[in-house]
Amino acid sequence: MDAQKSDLLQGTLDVLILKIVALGPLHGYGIAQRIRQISKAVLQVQQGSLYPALHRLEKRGWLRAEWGEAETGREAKFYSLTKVGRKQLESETANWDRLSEAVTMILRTAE
Amino acid sequence: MDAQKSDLLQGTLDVLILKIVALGPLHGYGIAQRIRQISKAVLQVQQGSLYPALHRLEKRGWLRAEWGEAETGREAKFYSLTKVGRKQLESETANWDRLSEAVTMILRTAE
DNA sequence: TTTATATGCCTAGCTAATCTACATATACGG
DNA sequence: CCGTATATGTAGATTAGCTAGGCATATAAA
Repeated sequence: MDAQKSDLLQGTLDVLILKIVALGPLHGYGIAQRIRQISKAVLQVQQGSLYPALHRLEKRGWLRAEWGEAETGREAKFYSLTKVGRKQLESETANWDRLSEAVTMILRTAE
Repeated sequence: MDAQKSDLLQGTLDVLILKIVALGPLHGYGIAQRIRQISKAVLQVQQGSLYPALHRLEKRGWLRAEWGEAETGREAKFYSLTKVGRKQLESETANWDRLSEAVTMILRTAE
């Protein structure tokens, strides 16, 4: 009802996750934390968005998952980037650059 | 099935339309053309996205519509920005800047 | 001791945006 | 006369992300 109050730019979650995982294998909870930290709390991934996204990316073969032990000593599922995932990250990053530049160009247009 | 092949950055259509209309009243077809032109064909609005969006924005009070005559001599519905619409454009533009910078920051992060 | 907070995983169900694909109509150039 | 560009629209499907829940453990605070 609330006319969309997104904590993300729609459509960018996948590329964000791929990028964070490319920096080193990490578990879901940690991925969300990193996105929040690096973006200085501008971008916030809800858990109801995060986990389905991770499963989606794994199913598409871009991420690989395996259980391991988190820094805290607790069990956690660690995700790492596959070779195909790295390709995908590159292509999605290029696409982001292209599209975001275009949007910015329009928004900066003076009449 | 085709894993989303968007011609837009999801969620940016509204602000794009508001911006184009802010440059001067224009009809739907023309709005789509301008977006395509300014972005050098990077951004392309499908008609099935365009018209529902226009009706949405009008219903929310950000656009005002009135029938008039296009340059071609044909009847067309011209949209112009309301006062509230201008506010909305400002706020959505600021939001875009904030979010897109955050996304770019993450994608540029070196490990 | 009980309780709150942080960590960690997950699903169900909803909404909203966008897409594809259609339908309609006029003007113009060949 | 026919194809293309202009111009408006809807129906139906898909999909992403959200809210709101559930489960479990560890630790800090009360």
